[in-house]
Amino acid sequence: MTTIEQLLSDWMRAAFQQTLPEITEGWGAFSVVATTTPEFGDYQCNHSMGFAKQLKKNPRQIADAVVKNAMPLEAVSKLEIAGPGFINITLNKDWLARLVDEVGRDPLCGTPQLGEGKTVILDYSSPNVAKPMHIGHIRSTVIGNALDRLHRFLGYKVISDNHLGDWGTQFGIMIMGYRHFSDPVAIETEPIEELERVYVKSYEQSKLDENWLAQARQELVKLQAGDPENIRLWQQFVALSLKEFGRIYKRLDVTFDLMRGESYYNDRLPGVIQSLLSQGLVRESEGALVAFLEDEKLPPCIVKKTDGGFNYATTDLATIQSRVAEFNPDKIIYVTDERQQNHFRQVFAVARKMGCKTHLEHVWFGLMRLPEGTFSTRQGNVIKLEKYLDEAEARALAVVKESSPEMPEDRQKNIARAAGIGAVKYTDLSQNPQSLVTFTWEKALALDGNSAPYLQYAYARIASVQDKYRDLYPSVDLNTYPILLGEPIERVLAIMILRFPEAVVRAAEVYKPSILADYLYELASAYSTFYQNVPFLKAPEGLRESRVRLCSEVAKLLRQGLNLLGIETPDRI
RNA sequence: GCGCCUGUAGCCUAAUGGACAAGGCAUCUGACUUCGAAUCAGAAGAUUACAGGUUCGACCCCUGUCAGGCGCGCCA
Repeated sequence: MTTIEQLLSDWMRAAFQQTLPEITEGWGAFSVVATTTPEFGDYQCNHSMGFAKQLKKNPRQIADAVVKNAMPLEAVSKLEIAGPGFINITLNKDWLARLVDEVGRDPLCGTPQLGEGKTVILDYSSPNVAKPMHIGHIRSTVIGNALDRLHRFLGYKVISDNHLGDWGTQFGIMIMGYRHFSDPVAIETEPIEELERVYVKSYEQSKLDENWLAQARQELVKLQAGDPENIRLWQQFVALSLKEFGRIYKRLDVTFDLMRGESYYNDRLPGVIQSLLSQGLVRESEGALVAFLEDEKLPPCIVKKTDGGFNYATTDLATIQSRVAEFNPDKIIYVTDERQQNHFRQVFAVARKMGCKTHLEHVWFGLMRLPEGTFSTRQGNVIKLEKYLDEAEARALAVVKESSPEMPEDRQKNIARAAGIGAVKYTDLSQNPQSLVTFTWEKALALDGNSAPYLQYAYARIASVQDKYRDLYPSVDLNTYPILLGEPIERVLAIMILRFPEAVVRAAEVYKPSILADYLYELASAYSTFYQNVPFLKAPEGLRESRVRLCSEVAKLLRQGLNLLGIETPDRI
């Protein structure tokens, strides 16, 4: 199926091309967009003015000719010229109704399978081993997961990979700390907290004590050389961390195809250096091996340290190499915070010089701050992810108990979980990831207005309407009744229903789940107006069935859309 | 100092170069004996940081200024 936007664009483009044969290029950018206000119809085309300038002609005359040249189209009931030369398009009501009917029967809700035959690797979340996940990890996890789901829905083959920070210099200090400070009881009861405590203590020790630091380096060298005892410890750290992370991912309903940490690529690092050397892409500088990227206006990229060790640029290059060799992806998408922009530009530039043709994309998001400053471990104001989720559920539970006191407690808790976790996710998904974010509990856990519970509430009300209808008319086949769009709000709702594919496609194309979230909010908003202002169960036969069918379609889209954002849709809330 | 990013009502956020800048929170008015009020209908609130420029048309593009965030050779 094609989207309305696509259909109208193709149609208008043909009329323009016939009218203006002297224009031979630039047709790719030609488009038709939704109008800003209903008085201008449903969609508008604004290209007359642009072409008029180019050809030094009168824009209204061009629009006039285009309208005359346009082939009759069933979908369009009215074509008007307004202002300096806007072409306003009003859609045909019966055609809309038929399309709503058709979309309703499509399991994909009219979404084109743009990703058919294409493979995408999505690299997101990527917490560090032996450290607890904190509030800073949620954006990569939640945004990455939404992009994952969106791409799958568009037909891409997606390989999601959690690129854990499980290798690196911190493990020398970690091992020293574990040997000297760890409490066996605490390791059983709160493993990650204990590992963190031990790490911090050892790190502080290394600042004070040269000897300690030297020993830590020794332990690191032994680990990297494959010393069995240190390997065993390291594996223990990784296992404890994975268990803890797994618990959080389960709460967030996030799964990965692969969990390959940095250590996975260890064996490939010398090979990367070899090919960089043989391709003449690096040279020695101040004792290190460096790729200079002056042409790209980027700082130099170190791939081998003075002490002979490798760093994260090396690992990332090896990771690209490995992923390309194994999966031959069309695209690799990384979701991290803004601080890594330069790093990825460097790595991508070097990878391209090495001959990598795969499209590499860094999707970055702004750091979260507190009103009084940044989160920092030193100030001890970092919010642990589990605490954050607990708080979200607790606040939601208070609301559920208030609004549904008669409900059994385990049910209240289930709803609070869906609403609380949904609210947390929606907060990060509903805004442009690239804006600065100031964290407040009030905003992060909002349960009204533009929030996940608002959408879940709309969904639950529809579910309830459907149940009641089935109770009243158990043997009626709704699909034998046509969709009727008599009321203005029904028309609005129909167009909203048909816009779902555009929202999904754009959200994936520009890596902004917020576009889908915005759309869903508008859809739910239109539905709430509909719900509150026209009767459906009490409407006469025919109208009643049409309206219940519209309800079902909205329900389907809300469920599907929220699922793409990783948000649950309980039948009651 | 250099580079990247951000600046939209009291607060939080929308707006592929198009018509009058769109919502939410908070505030104020109304609507539950009615299909679920975590809702709906309405009011009020804006010199889109500032100054220039390009354009028929600028929150959006260009230049400069101010404010904030982040990054700037061996941490990831």
